[in-house]
Amino acid sequence: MNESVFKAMSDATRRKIIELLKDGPKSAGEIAEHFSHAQPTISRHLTVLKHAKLITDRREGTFIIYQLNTTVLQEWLIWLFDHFGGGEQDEEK
Amino acid sequence: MNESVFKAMSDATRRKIIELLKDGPKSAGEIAEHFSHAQPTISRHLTVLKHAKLITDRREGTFIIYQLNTTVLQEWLIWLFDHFGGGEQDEEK
DNA sequence: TTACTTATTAGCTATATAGCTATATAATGA
DNA sequence: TCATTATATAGCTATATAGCTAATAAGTAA
Repeated sequence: MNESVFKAMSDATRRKIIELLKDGPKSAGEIAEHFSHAQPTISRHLTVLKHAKLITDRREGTFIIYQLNTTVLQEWLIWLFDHFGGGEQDEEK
Repeated sequence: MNESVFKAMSDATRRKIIELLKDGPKSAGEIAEHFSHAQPTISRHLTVLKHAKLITDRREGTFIIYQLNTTVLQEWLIWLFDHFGGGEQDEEK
């Protein structure tokens, strides 16, 4: 599994961006409105998510629209379950 | 969800420690043997995992035995699925 | 071209993290 | 008590990260 996905998902602001994009694509400005951070700060978070391939972007006029890459997100979840899920082991209390 | 769990799981060395402990409790030394890092480096990773409550420790003589806290790990996985799983949305290609 | 809007990039600061070596602590056993 | 073993902590360096403001880029429209 790509380390960059773990690093991207380890930040609360970026996780909230992912949750916002679950409701559909949004422009960088729309995303930034949900936070109290400066807009360039959110832009850099978007870059981190993009490098992890968790989101894609496309330009629409002056807007840049970000969209969730559900495939990468779900492959990450599956990887996590494969490696860390269902690991009950004998309780030898 | 506790931010410290995300931070703890975002490091490849710590994830490998978690995987090792899925096979059962191990001493700090046994764990360190699986890595090429210095022993204090692994000790610090164990501290990070302990603070996230992903592992517990108990002393047995001169050894300190670490054990996976499967509850915290599984609650994390469930939280992830609740927030990020099953998020298919209309493809408007 | 100029002005306006949207967003990114540059450059900075402060803090966190991962690695190391050296030292300290804690238990055991002579 | 002293030595040994197992492990943690202290103190350091180098790098990464998150935040900011200021500047740049790219599209639209007059």
